[in-house]
Amino acid sequence: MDDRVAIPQDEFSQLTFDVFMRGCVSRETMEHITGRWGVLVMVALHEGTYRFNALRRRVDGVSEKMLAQTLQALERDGLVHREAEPTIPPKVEYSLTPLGAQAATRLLDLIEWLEGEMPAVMEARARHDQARGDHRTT
Amino acid sequence: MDDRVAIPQDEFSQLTFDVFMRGCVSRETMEHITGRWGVLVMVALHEGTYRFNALRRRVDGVSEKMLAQTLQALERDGLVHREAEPTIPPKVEYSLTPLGAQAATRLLDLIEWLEGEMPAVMEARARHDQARGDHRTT
DNA sequence: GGTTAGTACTAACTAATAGATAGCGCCAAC
DNA sequence: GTTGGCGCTATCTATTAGTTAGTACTAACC
Repeated sequence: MDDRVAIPQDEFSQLTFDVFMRGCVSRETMEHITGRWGVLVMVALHEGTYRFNALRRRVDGVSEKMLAQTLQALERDGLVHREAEPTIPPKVEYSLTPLGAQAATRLLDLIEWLEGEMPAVMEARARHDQARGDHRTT
Repeated sequence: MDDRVAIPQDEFSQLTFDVFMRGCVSRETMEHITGRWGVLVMVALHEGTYRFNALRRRVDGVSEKMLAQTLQALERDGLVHREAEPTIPPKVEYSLTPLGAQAATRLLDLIEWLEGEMPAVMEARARHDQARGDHRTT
């Protein structure tokens, strides 16, 4: 068990990252965690460990392809841990890494706030649609 | 000036919202604020008021179409306020509503955390790509 | 013992969506 | 008078998401 190519702790630590810059890797990672399925996967895994198909049932509407793709991206970014038992049939468990857990708490905070404020959003929508509809008096 | 169809304060307040349910409106709104451009627009507007093209320059890489579309969705959801002066040339200013500001602080928290942790993400990626690359020894 | 269902995926194809480009009517600056 | 800026929208194409079928095997049911 060698420790392969040593990655010095500070190889990337000098760099500055800015999500507002097109092409910055931080924007890429942001899209992984704030993407349509990224948020839901992260928040689901915050509840605990899930197997692939259980996660698919939890995240209603996700296709197998997109779930696999999302998990692979999150795993590469070090946010999700994949534990595979090479049995037959295969058993693969997904969980959050410590880093992923930090992201997940922030996402959870956001979506819990959102769910609580949805009545306000619905009212805003109703007002908006009303106004739009009105000045088009037949 | 009648006050149109009164929208009772509690018309939507009994309903429960769950982003994990396919087809729930809360998921729709979530996608508006966590979408690729939604996050960046919200965080930019947290810095202050922007005009359309100034915002377009701030959010590097966004197309006119997507910026317009994103702003319209956020406005309808009551997160962004649009103030248009009907002068020539037109002057349109975008800002956050109080509701939008609440969402924006949470998004800001997330992206600031992310930018700070990007070195960890980069290291995770390097480790991951290494491992993948390795067991394909030419 | 043969059918059905489940496991974790990938490959191939199609539907939806994002992005690029051009145009609008008008004005200010060079 | 030509160029560029304002805030968009319409049209067309490139990218991406979603759907379906298949893999190799087991466990449960009739």
